[in-house]
Amino acid sequence: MSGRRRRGEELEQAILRAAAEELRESGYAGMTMDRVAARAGTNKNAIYRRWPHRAALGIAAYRQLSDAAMPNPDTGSLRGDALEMLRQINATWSSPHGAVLRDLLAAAADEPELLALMRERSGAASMDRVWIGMLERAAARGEAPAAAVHHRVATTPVMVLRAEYAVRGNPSVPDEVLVEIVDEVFLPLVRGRG
Amino acid sequence: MSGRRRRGEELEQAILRAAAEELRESGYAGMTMDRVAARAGTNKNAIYRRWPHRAALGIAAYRQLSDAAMPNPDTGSLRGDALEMLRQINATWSSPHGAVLRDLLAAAADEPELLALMRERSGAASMDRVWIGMLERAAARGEAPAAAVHHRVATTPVMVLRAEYAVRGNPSVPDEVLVEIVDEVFLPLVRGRG
DNA sequence: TCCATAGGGTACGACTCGTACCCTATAACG
DNA sequence: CGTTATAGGGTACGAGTCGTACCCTATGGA
Repeated sequence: MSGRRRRGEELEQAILRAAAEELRESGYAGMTMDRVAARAGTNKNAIYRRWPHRAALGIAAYRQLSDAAMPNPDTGSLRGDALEMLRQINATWSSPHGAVLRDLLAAAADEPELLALMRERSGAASMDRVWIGMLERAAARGEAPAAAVHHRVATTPVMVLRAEYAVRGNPSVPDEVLVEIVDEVFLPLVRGRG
Repeated sequence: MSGRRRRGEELEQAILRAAAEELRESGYAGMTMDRVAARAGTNKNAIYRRWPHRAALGIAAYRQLSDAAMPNPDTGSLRGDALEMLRQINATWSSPHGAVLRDLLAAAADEPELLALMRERSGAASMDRVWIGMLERAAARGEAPAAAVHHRVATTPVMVLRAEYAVRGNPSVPDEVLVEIVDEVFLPLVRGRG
């Protein structure tokens, strides 16, 4: 039985699926090459022929987990949009996925190549576009000055939230903090650019 | 020769010094328990009797490296103070010390106890006070609204800078980015709280 | 039909962490 | 001034991990 021997794409997918399951169940630290190989019903040869390190496999496998579509709230107010956006991000980052994501980021931190991969996989680029879109709509409504449509303004709330994760080891940021980021930082910042 | 056997405080200091040297030379990843023991002229017993994990030792040893006094610029303008502050922080974080610090933060990320230790060791608390002080002086000069003297305003620039490190794996953030953080984020934020 | 290629099985070297054991210098204490 | 509990030192070990090497074989294309 199963005298069949998988090759190429089929085997690659099996490995990625196995790695993703390990990531989900045991996190990145628990994603052992041996365990991935065993789970995929193959051996480490087949893995190392495709990915040079564990980190590369981890990042490639992460794609399987993070298929969630990028949120793009449109509540009618800038405050509502920003808050909803942060809530969605917080939910993602504080979920088990988030722990995996942060571990991977840490693992990729010293390899620019991997870091670029991570940024692509985690949708950092489209995140920016969403925030810019929010700002543009707010500006069109006359709710924000045109000068507030700016890359740094767009990225600041997420950066502050991200740093908040680093400060608390605690993966879940309470909602009050999100509100504070919006009311005490993001909105004043938008206003201040008038 | 050296028939003496060190004990207690003396031995502890020797271990910490050895660990700090390993941190400086090889980073946290290279700080092996065996190497620390060998360098301190002792063995792992003496280490594990004092610190439960490698991470705990690493954090304890980091104190030896980071004796730099917290900067506290007073240039006469809020912009000058903030920029100088970010430059100093950038210099610290992009130095080898910074790499060690970030590795330790990553290692401590899942242990709230260690994270608290890290925060203490890295002077996060006094950092806040310095920024608040800058804002108070600016408010006294009439350069900033009183409402800008606020914890979130004080922490935002450093948080944005910190996140910038995570985004680029690159340890050195160019000066333009620092200027941008001040001019496009910090000062508008201060203004916006009028 | 034949053969280069890619999988599979398996073992291995190298390196870590953290623990266990046994012996001994040291300092406190009777 | 002995005696003894404590802490150091030496050493070895189990367990886990990564990444590599070797050898055999199924597979699909020439």
